[in-house]
Amino acid sequence: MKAWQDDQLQSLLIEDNEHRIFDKLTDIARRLGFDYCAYGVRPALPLTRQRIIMFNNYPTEWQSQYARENYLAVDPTVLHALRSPLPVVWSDDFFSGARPFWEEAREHGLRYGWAQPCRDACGTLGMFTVARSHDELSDQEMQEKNFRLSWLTQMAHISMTRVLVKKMVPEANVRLSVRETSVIRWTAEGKTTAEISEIMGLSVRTVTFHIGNVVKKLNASNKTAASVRAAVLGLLG
Amino acid sequence: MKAWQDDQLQSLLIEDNEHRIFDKLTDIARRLGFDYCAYGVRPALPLTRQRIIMFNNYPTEWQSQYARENYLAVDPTVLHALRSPLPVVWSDDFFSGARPFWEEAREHGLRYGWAQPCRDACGTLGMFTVARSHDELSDQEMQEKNFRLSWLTQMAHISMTRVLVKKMVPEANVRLSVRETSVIRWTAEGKTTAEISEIMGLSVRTVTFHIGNVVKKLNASNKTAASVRAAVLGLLG
DNA sequence: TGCTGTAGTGTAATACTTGACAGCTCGAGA
DNA sequence: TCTCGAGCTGTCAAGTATTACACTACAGCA
Repeated sequence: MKAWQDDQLQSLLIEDNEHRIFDKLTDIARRLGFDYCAYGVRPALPLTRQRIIMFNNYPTEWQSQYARENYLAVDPTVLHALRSPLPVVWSDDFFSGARPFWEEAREHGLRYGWAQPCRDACGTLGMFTVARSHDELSDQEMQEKNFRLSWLTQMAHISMTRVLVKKMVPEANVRLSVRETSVIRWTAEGKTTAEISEIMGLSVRTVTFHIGNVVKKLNASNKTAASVRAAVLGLLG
Repeated sequence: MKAWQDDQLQSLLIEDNEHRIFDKLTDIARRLGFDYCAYGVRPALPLTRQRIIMFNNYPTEWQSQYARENYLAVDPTVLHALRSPLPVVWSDDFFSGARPFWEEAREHGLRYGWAQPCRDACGTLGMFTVARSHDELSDQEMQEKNFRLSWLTQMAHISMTRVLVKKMVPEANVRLSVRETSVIRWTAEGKTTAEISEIMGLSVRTVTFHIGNVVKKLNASNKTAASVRAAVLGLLG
């Protein structure tokens, strides 16, 4: 385990460029016997028009087709990631709900694969995939490699989000003061400013003042949006 | 891997009582060489006065002391779970910030241990721990068992939350209609009813009608609380 | 056929939020 | 000592939300 914690993976954590992180991931995946690898991430914000950012070294044709057909909405591994934290091994069974998609993926050489989702405290969802064209994934191979792949998934997610979330979700960099945190937590519970002023022993004006500061910091248009952002980013803990 | 997926763990998923699930977990942990095991869970709601529910077979004295001293707020594994998805092996290094806590745990026989957090789509945070009094955890043993433990963590979380969340977070059982979902998603983005009526091509009255229904379903006192609950429970996806 | 759930609409009174104007206290650091 | 930031307070006007009442329509189902 030490070998996996220290040697190859620690260097991911100090890398400051998402593409170089992904290059390292493909390297590690290749050493584990997988020609292809992919990492996708969906930040908690914005809520509407959620973006998914993908990195992969799949055949270019498949990448185009995936984008053209909007397969993000079809891909069973993506749908799985939205619901469950469990890793999955690609199989006919697993893709039974999306036959044509699965057939096309196999035609492009994506035949044997493994994927695992990962969620963090800031509400960001990630998924790491490894795949190859030849040599079926045996139970024994999975038994041997599953932990390394799980660990790799988590390290990939931590390193990638460290770099990407900073760029893509400015609200995630916000730090709330103690006062701001408790005022917005009560607001998120549905208390009015009058009720919060009672609870916290402040004037109504002071409560609205702190709420206003949180609204500004989170770049929200009102306290409802501010509460939701604070909640999904884990700022209420 | 099949052996781990199918034989012992699948039965966790059909169990409907949290204590029997935990009994099975202790069994599996014992077979993996750990006398002690623990599972803790923190639902997404309520936001204020968050409850952590613990199951463990630690020595009774340690359980009392843990509760008496409010060690939940001190325990580095708990603090770790709030921030990171990575598994941890207990070590002097890891507990360096809570020396007295670590000393006392060791005195009660909790000397060698492993823990991993788990987050799901409904915002629930769980942590699974295995531990024992004798025989240090070698790198090699971890290499061998880490994946089974990770898998066990996730299965424990899925089975436990399936049973517990139903009981403890009634809001998690709510299903929103398509209209309700989009109206509350726009509300969570900070749009006013007038703006949403523009966006969706409805009358202002209809928007407030749908928002009102969501507020009722989620047992919220206003639309701010309803938006936050819908967001953390993953109802906006 | 009547029941139920979802979706859509209107009015009016009351409660709550937001934004702009001003100003106080206290502790940390230059 | 002075400045700065965090925290705290007040008022007023305009904008929004909440809740009560009452009403139509359509689709699925017993």
